[in-house]
Amino acid sequence: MKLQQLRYVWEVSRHNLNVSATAQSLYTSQPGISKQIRLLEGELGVEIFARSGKHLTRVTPAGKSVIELAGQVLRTVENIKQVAQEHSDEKRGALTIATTHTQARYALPSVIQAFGERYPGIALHMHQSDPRQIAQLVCDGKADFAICTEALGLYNDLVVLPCYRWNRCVLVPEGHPLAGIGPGELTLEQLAELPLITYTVGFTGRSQLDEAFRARGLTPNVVLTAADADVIKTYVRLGMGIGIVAHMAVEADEQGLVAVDASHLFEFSTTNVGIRRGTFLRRYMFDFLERLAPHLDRDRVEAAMAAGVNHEESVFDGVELPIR
Amino acid sequence: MKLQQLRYVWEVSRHNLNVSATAQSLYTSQPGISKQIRLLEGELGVEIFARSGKHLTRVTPAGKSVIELAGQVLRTVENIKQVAQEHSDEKRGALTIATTHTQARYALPSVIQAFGERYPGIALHMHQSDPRQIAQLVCDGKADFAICTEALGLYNDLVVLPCYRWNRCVLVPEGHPLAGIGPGELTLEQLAELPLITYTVGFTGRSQLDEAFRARGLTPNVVLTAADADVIKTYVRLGMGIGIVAHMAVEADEQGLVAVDASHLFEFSTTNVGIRRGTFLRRYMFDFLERLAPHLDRDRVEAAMAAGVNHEESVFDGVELPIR
DNA sequence: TACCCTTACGCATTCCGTAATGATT
DNA sequence: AATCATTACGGAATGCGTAAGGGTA
Repeated sequence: MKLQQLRYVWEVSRHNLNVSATAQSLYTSQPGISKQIRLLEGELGVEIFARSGKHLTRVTPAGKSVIELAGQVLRTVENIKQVAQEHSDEKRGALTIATTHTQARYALPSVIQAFGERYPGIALHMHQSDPRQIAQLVCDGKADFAICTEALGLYNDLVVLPCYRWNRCVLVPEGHPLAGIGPGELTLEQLAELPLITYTVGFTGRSQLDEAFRARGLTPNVVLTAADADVIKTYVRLGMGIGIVAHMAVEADEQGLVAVDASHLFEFSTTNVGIRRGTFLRRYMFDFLERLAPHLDRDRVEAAMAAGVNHEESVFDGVELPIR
Repeated sequence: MKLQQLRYVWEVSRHNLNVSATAQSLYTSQPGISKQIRLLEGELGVEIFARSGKHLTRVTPAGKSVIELAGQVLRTVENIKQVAQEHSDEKRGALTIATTHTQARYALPSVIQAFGERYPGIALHMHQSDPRQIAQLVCDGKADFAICTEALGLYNDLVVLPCYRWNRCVLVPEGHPLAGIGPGELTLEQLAELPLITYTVGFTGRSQLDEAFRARGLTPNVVLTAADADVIKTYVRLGMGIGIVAHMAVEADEQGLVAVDASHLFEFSTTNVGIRRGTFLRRYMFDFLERLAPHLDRDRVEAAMAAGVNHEESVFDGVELPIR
């Protein structure tokens, strides 16, 4: 048994059993993969993939277990490399963050800037996508941290750590009747009367927003949705409706817009960071997390990583999350 | 990185950093191991072993982590082989049991006989040793099950499942004053007056035996200890003292000996089976466990294996253990 | 001196890529 | 007809064993 054979089996299963595509993605030849897989099957005495003629059609029951364990091996091998680099080259390394527009644009810049100054030798990569793909990237080991508000809890392979809580602002054009409303006077009923522009379903706490209206028996009139606040602001400026965006998405000087706090109308949302279970974290990764949210110190993160599935909440019992 | 390199590193660390001895035990050449380890160190960019001149002196901090993860990889690879064999060759396989004399001689024969008839293609191996070595054999993957009464709880790598409870008999020569004593009339005070022959410290519930005397402020007069009941019986027959042995060690016709129940004098002891965490169990292994103790059915065993360290007790909460 | 790890070197094996073949949709 | 996996084959690289070298206890 060779590590490569396990890698091939794992990758083929992740490429819909298409050996050719797998070969391309690994920059190697297709016969090479084919042969190694057959050798492994021979050694194990079991077919991992069922074939009809010369096509791989499905994974055998034995194959399912083998592939899963192969994945375990490959992840542990990754950890070995990380551990080694941690001890050899404290200064060098990479940090890959998968996150949504909202976090990347408003929450992370200060963290990342400070991190970059402290760790000039660490290459920073950022993938911007929707919450599900973000989670998948981390599950696949293609990113270290998933930072977003939705969907992370659906992935059992991820340890989910709460970062900070936040709520929403209503954005109206200057001169709009709501522009001068007193703090706390805004109501959901008023909002339900107006054309709304807010986040697309599945993004940035949209579920909590819908829930607030539903709980009051109201149906909001959402005329336009976008995945990010910049787009929302643009259409609010065009007068197409009023915006509901995350507090952190409102900057000091929003030309032509007035922000009205709406924290009293909606439940707070929590932005989380997702980390794949069993991943070895380098020192600078712990440091990044602590810069992201001070309560995510090394001890707490290690405790949460060590705990079993869905036991990490207890680590943060009684912890006051920051509000952004 | 190659699996062999990880194997070499792991094995060398387990042979007190002696490459020559490792090479012998793996039936390969010493330069081969030496070279592969250096290649791995080169690839990882870290020394795994610290050297003084040309001797390996200790494991570096990085090496400690690497070796631990290498062990994880090797164990997972073992599991892959087991899984494959389970699917290819239901009928064939091996079962290695590490246990003490008491279990091997009195508790296991019926189980093993029935198992052997049911699974003629499974090769049965038995290692007989003391509890600590037994546990170590299972930790090292050299045996599948550790079956004994002591010491298993000290090994965090083992899942410990309770099998059955048992207590003790006093063995006296025929004609001895105690031979005709009524049931339940025997006292610890009486025993403390007599020369005793029982198990060696560390074997077969010896700790509970000592504890019973200690709790009553008594000091037993143990004149001879042995690791197994057959030896104890021999010396009781010679008149050197009276024996205290496990109930199950008393057979129907013990020539020249009379057994007196002593269950009311001592706490019950529990015999456990220890299994290395994360090990893939084949179907026949589950079957063996269930034959060993009916409450160890597949569901309970899997639940205990899946649970974290020291959480397996809860699986057996409320389960009535058999008494032997 | 005895033991032990490392380097050097030659041989056998393995691995991989190209080209050709055969099957499936 | 296009896509896809397998077989065949030659060259490069790797791994292993023997022999020699040098350091440590």
